[in-house]
Amino acid sequence: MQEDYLAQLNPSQKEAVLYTEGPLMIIAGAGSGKTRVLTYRIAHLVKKGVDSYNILSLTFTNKAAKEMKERIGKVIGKGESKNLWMGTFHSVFSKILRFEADKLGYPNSFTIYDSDDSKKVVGRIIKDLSLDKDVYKAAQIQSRISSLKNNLITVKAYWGNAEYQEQDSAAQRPQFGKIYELYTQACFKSGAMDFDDLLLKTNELFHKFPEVLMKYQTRFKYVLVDEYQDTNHSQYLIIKALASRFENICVVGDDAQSIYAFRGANIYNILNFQKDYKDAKMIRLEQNYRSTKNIVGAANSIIKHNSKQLKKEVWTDNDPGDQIPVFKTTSDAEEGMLVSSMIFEEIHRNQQKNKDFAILYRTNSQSRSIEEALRKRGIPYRIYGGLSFYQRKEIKDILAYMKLAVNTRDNEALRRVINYPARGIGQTTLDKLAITASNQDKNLWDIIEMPELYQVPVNKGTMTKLTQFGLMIKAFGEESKRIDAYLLTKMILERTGIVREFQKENTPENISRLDNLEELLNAVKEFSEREDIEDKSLSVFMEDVALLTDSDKELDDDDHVSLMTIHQSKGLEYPNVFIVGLEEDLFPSQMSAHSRADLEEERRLFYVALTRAEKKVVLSYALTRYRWGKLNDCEPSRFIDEIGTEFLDIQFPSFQKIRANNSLNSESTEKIFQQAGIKSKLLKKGVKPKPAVNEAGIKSRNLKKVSQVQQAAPIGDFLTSFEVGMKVSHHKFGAGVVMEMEGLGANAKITVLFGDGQSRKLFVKFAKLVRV
DNA sequence: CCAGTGCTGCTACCC
DNA sequence: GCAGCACTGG
Repeated sequence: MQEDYLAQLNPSQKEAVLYTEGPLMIIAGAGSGKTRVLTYRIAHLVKKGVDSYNILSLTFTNKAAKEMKERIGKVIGKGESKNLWMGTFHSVFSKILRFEADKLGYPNSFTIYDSDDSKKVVGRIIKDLSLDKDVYKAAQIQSRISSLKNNLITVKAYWGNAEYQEQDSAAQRPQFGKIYELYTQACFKSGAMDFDDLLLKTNELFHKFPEVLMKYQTRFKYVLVDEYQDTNHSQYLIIKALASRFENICVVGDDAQSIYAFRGANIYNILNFQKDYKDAKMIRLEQNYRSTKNIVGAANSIIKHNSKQLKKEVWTDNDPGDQIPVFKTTSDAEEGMLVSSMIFEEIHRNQQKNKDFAILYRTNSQSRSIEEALRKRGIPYRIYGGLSFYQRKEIKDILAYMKLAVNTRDNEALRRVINYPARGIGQTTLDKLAITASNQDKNLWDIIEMPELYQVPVNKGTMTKLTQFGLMIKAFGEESKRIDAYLLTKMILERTGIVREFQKENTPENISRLDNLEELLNAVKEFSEREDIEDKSLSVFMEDVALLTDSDKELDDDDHVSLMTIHQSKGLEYPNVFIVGLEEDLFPSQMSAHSRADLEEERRLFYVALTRAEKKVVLSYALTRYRWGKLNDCEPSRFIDEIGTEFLDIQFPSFQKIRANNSLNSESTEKIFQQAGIKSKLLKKGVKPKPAVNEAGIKSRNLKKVSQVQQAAPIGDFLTSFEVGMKVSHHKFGAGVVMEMEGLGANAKITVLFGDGQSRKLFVKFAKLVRV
């Protein structure tokens, strides 16, 4: 029990905790102790006598919700915090919708479509309408639909507004409205909601059923919203409706960290809060407890370039810290090597842990080159995001069976599995089913349930197959009422023949697929054994799965370097942060080139990246980079120029110069490396890096072991003479820095980055390198 | 009906 | 550099 929680707060933090009644906006600069304030604020409410049942707290990720709930539990006791409702918008309101679904004509076990599912539905509609799929791109159409929904522009509103229709005509897609309409119908018929529906339908529910709104207004006497700058219009309206009765609404955000405009976040929600609530109180948290003075200064100097922002001055009492080094490399591969070398050295020189490092990038595809380099050096890492577990084909297939078991209306799920594993129901039959269904205004399932009744024009053999498939699904549905999610999943795995499918051949792919299936089974088991939820039905499990993100995953305590996009890094912090790929058209992305607003969002993204760091930031860019399998030339990002020069190392030559002259002379290269600390300090401490390409090194990253291995190497092993990071000289290429080493003895090869910016792979025994 | 193959288009970020 | 798809031959 922490009775003295108020004593741990600075004056503004304390004010934010104590000001409990009426609208409040907390502008929380990066690293200003926002989570602590939110935690104590809720704890304080409960201590004051508010029933935790009356508090709703909306967070950005489920993980954040879970962690905060635990922290609150520690302050006020687990029992007291049990009834708190905390979660993301999507998870909170999908729970409410599941409860109220029938009012809107949906089944309570409605399916949630992820963006993949939505895209597939859109794609099929485009095909059904015989539209040119190169003109009507499913992904674009889907994102247009999404943005309309997020602004509460329903199909009806769309048809009622000439302006929207003109926009689409101008964009050469006059049939958009038709697609939108058919898409909406398809989802409804399938008893499915996409991500945007979870918010849109909540609005609809509150609007159409005032008594329902009243119920939740009365329940949620206190509403807290974290990351308010990233809420979209739809979310904004939900909050506004919920809070309108008591107006005990507290929003926390930082306009400087608004990075989700692309998915409809509306920065005006935060900028206009005081207009929405006339007597709103505003508190600024401006003291940063996370980063060094230099990092805070650099971040401030970046954000200064944006025009639209609330006034605030983030400052810190922390150490000045180091200036920020910027690295130029010749390629993305070399950038990876550089980063991994530096991490390797830092870990061994300063006794840091792998988990003290994060590597942040703009796009997921950048992870590959970094990943390779880390692997070569034996540094354990974990990539967050990218293709998530639940997006894998074999997992989605099983999930489709589960969806079908609880909601047979789901046409999308049915299409997915009707012939998987292959059971002789091919495209032709499916087409016939679809035509029959659409003629009779039925779902595919209705036809399959009684194919004879609907006279599907198929031969007898196919008819039998359909009937068998129907019986199987029906059995799943009936079992789902009787047995728990775990047993049902097991049953599905066995009866559909999916497991058998992968057991046929012992290929590595099949083995990994089986592993994944087992992992899924474990996840279901874990779910059905959880004590914190009452409803352990399959639909709830699938809802969890649909709304889960990679960041929500339970972290094993293992020690690894973290790789993720900057978006995913929001809310996290690390002692050392590498921001890679600082190149024009990548960061800022070329998509942002068109408008100032987009560019400002990219800049805020850079701000977010910088402020993740506690002690050290390293920036890097490459002169060439593979994109879509092709080599591209790159230019350094304008963002590097925008950082005040006093925060970058003074020895570093100005970037204008580098841009004018793409190849550095060897002297300045040396300076760059010097100021970033890639020196042979390792030698002084007697610590040597282990030879590269040591697969076992992934597990045995014990420092002592590594150096022992190193010392035990036979005399004459060329690798003992050089190490990564060491400065060397070559008779022809001049001065350089060792980037990588591989092979042993006579086959040992060494990769050196020379002063001319080129890196070369050389045989150690021929290169005659000299240490300098 | 199905499996294998070649082509295309894409890649920004996420609930 | 890959995934999703359309096409083709069995």
